[in-house]
Amino acid sequence: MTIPDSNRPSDFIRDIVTEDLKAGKNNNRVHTRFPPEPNGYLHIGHAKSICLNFGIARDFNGLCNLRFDDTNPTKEEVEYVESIKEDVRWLGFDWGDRMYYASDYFEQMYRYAVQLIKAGKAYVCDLNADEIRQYRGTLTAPGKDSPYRNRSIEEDIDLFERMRAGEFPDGSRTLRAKIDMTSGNINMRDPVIYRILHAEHHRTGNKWCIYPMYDFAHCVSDSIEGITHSICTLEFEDHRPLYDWFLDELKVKCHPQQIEFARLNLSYTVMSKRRLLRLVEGGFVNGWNDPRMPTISGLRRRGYTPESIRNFCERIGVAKRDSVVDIALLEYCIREDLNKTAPRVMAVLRPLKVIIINYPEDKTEELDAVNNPEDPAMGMRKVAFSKILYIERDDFREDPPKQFFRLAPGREVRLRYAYYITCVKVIKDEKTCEVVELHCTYDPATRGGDAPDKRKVKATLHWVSASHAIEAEVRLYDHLLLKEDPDDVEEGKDFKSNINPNSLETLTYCRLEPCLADARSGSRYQFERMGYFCVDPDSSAGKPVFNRTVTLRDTWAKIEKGQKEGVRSKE
RNA sequence: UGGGGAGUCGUCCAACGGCAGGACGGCAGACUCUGGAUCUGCUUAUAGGGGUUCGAAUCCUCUCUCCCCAGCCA
Repeated sequence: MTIPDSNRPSDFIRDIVTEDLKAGKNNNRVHTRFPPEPNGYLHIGHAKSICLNFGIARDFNGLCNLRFDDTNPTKEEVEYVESIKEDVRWLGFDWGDRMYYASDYFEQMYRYAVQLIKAGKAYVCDLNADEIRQYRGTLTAPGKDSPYRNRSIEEDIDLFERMRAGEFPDGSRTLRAKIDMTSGNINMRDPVIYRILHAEHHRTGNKWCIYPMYDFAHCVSDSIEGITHSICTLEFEDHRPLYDWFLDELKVKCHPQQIEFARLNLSYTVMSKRRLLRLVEGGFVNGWNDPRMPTISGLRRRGYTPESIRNFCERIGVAKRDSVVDIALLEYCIREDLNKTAPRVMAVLRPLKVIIINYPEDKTEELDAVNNPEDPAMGMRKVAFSKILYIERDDFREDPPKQFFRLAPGREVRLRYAYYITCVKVIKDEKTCEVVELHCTYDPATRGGDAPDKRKVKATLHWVSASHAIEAEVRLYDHLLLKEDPDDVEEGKDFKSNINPNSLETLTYCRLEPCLADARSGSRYQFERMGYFCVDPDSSAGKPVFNRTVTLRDTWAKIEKGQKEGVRSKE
């Protein structure tokens, strides 16, 4: 047995596991499982569960299984199985040779069901769905017994066999547990164990036309796999008595302990599969792996690293209280990772032409640039400088507001790794009055970016040489939802009315350092002063496409926002 | 109005009868060839009332608020 290091995360579940180990429970084994239903793509909420289950196994020298909870053939598909496997692996977890399916156990489950019938603990019920609902009672009123509750065991066995044999149509009969129709816990009011579903299953094909319900299948699967701690989310808390009832009545050797924790919620985000599906089907995003989606595949395409997601899951902790984690924490985690690992590069997203009027017409210089100031081992590169450059449109203001340190008429700034330049003339479009070009002078003595006379400039700008730069498309993403709480809507509306119409902005004529020409799909960079970006699979030869993963922390943007709000409040 | 849970800084998580702490955010400053990074400081919390105790976020009690459950979904 291994007790986790003090620097490992601790939480109430790990505390329970530690206590169990101290007490010598489960022969000192720790065995968890991650049990997704293959009916959708994994999202960051699943990542929390994955990190918890695999993390506990790792910390306590135990094992964690991957198990597909595939008991509803009408909703499940192999496509999802594949994506789930890929996502778990990408997150950095390994289930070894322990990939299972609940459907692997259908035969055993059937035998267990027969065992329950023989013990007088289950019966075949002929009530239809509607009638079952009526008999169930309500939250405050008890239910009443099904008229089929007291059939003979022989008749129940016969009927159940015939259910399996396909003699009855969908919905005509169910197998039910015989518990207590007056229980305050509705899950204990003779819950359905098996339903008839003449549907093809993605693994068992047409072998079965009856399928077990979650409550039965899950505890049995856990028990068969020798799970010690069955970790699930809060909404299953009142299923626990049923989980225990089945395993007690079945008298199985392995009776795992179900422990519930609060699912992850993120501000400015919806998380349920149902809602994510609506975003996809409603065309609000371009598929499950749209970089705006909180799916693992979306985050991956957005440029998130597995490390950053694991780190996030560790930082948010595990508890039983409903909570909403600030998405700023996720963003902090990816910045923290990429700051240390992403090579720096200069990219001008919204180009403004600059002509260095005192620079020779045909000259090109190769200047030294640092690849990553956080990691000298990443080395240096050369960047080309010449007479015509592009700078960021936002880095120039004809009429600079207070605290704007960047370029303005008559002002001197530094071009990173290059020269100090001073803006001497602003060229505008005659009709639109839009600034189209800047004429600047450079100080040859400042080559490399340092002034021999030690004079300071307040800003350093990124830039590219017009004749050397390559063109690229860059996609800027913002929160998909406008409000921290997507459910904060007017009466009668839903979260879709909070969808941010500007969550994607596509920039087509961005100018990048030429070294980015054949950047590999998925590779990540910091565009200096702009943020972290990663190469999208939509890229093609000569036409790279970048996704903005996250901006850099932007003090100026904050000041500017404050200034604008200040003006607004005075109006 | 049945049953099951949960209430600690703005947010998330700790503190397990003994000084309410960390992280993110926010604010201020230092430094800086990224308004980045880094560093420093500040900010703010035990839902409420009663009780037990030398001592309560923690134990007891009453109240309040929030979440989940009436699928032949998981």
